[in-house]
Amino acid sequence: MEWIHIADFLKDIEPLHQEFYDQPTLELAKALLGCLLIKETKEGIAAGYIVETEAYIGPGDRAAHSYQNRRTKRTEIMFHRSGLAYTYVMHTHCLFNVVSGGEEKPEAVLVRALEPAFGIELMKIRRGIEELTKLTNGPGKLTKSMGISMEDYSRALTSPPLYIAKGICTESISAGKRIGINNSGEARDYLWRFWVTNNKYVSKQQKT
DNA sequence: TGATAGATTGTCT
DNA sequence: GACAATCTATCAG
Repeated sequence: MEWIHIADFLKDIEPLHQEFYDQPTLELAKALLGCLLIKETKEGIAAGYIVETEAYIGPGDRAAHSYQNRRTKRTEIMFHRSGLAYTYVMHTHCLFNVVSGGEEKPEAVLVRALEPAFGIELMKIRRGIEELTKLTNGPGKLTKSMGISMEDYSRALTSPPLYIAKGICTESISAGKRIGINNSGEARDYLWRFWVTNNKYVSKQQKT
């Protein structure tokens, strides 16, 4: 049944090209809102519209893993070309980022929330819950729903099984302080978090 | 509905 | 051995 819908769904889907990822990180963070994030696995396809992102600009951003160009096994991928996937394990969860900035510029955009678009049944099974709004409204939740893991580390986002495609137009974008970073000095107050205004799938906090 | 504490695993000092 | 770009359960109101 659903495979018919899959063909129909993918008919007009084209992965975004390299040029898309070459724009400045803050621009990319906003441009990603409304885009479709798609993951193909043996179990099926899951997709969601990106509704919340955060920018991390390495060298001068104390909240970023790559602050002051700190280059380790974990942050290595941030020094590579833009358009790659940077997955990172936090406690028991996995977080998904898009590398940006280009070679030797350790910048990235964290995807914080999605609006479920396709493969919703699969997402519900993977999360073990029914409520749509709780399926992907958080960085750790969306990776579980989509089936994204450390196996996707360093994967290019320009082709299957994991890629991003042009989605819908977003009417309004809001900006605010990033979440979950504490003693980061000045960086704590940067308005580097972006979300689709009034979208109910955005992770908690904030209204306007 | 809102705030708080605990879980739990990889990475770095 | 300490800490982290989080989630969830639980308790208070």
